[in-house]
Amino acid sequence: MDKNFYITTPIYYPSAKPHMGHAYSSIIADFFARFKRIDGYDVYFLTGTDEHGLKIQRAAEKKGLDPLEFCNVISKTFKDLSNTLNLTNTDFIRTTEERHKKSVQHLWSELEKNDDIYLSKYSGWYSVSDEAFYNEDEIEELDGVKVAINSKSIVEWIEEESYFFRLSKWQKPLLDYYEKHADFISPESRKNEVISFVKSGLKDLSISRKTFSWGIKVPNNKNHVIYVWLDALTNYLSALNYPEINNELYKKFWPASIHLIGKDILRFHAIYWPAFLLAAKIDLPKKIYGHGWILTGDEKMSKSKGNILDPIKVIDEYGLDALRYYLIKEVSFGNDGNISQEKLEDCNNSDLANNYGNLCQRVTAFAIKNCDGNIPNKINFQNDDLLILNKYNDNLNNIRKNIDNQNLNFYINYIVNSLFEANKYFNDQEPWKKKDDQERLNTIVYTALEIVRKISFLLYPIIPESSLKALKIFNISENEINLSSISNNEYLIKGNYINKIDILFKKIERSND
RNA sequence: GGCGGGGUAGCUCAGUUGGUUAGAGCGCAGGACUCAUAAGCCUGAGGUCAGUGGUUCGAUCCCACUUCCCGCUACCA
Repeated sequence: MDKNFYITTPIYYPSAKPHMGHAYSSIIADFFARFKRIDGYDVYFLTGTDEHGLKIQRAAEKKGLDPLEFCNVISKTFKDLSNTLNLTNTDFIRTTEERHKKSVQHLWSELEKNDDIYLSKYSGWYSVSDEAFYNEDEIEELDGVKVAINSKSIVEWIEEESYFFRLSKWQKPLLDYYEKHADFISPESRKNEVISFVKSGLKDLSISRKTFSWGIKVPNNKNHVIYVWLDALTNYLSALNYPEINNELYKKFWPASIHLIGKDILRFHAIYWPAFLLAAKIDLPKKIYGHGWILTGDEKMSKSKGNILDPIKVIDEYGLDALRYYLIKEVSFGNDGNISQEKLEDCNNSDLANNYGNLCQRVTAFAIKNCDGNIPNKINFQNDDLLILNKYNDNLNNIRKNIDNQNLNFYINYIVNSLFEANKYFNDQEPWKKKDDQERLNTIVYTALEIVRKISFLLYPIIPESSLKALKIFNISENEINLSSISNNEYLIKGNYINKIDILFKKIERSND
């Protein structure tokens, strides 16, 4: 069984500062990366920035900067964001890097070699900000300016020589591929959209531009730069040193396990990208997952409410783990989700502070007071104890299966239920009434500590920082966390010292506005 | 216009291959406890499962129509 896992986020377009959508994609990807890592997989987790194109070139000119200088600055804000989000990405790729340029040009040559590229002429309405051409029927006039109907962005008439990719030729192979690989596009509803789009007919795709220079040059024709999407998508390969397909990274991690993307860029990933790869005779990624958007609902955008969409500000105010937890718990994965201050506060207080944080606190405080500050030595499990402990064992494969199907909500609900059960167990067993029966008291404490440990392992991919803080109780460090050990009921070493820990989650005073 | 998804407790959402009292979390009310971050536990209130009609012994779940929301896509201009 292949124990390698390659997950990617989209590479972000640094023409504006990071927003919640970027944070969401990255956090979800990091969740999967961490989960797979503690389950014994060798994980390659890629994120980065997409830095070419006319939009960037113009933004740089506006600031009087060289495009690369401009990108250096903004790319860094995204790199900083990945630190702020505590991402465990193994690599951060920039499309302005030499390794990427080589990959893209090689991929181009392959497409050309296989007769999938031809030179022709294109004329049409082009939107710089959308990086897309529009048909006459896709634009309208607004205040005397021509704009794209969908995006309302300004379009300009462009007529130029352009290279084309024979996308039309791949319509049938793509449809066959979708049919043979039922999991290729997820969730199901997105897959249906893609299929119906492809069925409606594919036109050849213009894949070069002459009107600006900020991009990767077409091999053997310096007048053209390569279309940004062909450029950008290739990052998934260039990070693995493509075209050196015999190198360690490429052999190990291609094809990618999953490209995690937002639903807005599904077409590029589920149609163009596979077509390019088919044409270049490269294996296709195993799955494209188009997740939903994070919305604020239709609340008025007061100053404070507006901030809820700025991940940095949210993290400043509530902490990273509160945000990570919220996005994974409260958003039905695959659908759009809402975020609001009230719900974030609610979620932090009830799930994290009251339920998980307090459980850690009550169990350790009790253990320290009543078991000499050590993990109890002399224990004797009874049915009640084994019943709750074994539940983790029984569900391990179920958990894995659900994660492989991106069923995040199953995972978190499983944890939340476990927390309820854990608190109930401690309540029902009433160890504070067992002070005349030290062995029973010890057993209850040991069981409760084991549960805290197991749950903290499970929470690690979601709220890594807090999970690690909790695991300090047992002096367990990050590299010791492994999923399969949640089936071990006596993982904790008896007699070891128990560390008192600080409050894990402060409760947030309810803001009333 | 076509295709697809959806309208389930105050809020966010599960669910039902049609079958006696429709679920969870949060919020709300009451209770017992005290190890703990006034946390946790127990109990309860709260829903004509968008509307109308149909199929069926029986529909929240199937069908038709109506209405509202969302996504993809087209046409007209």
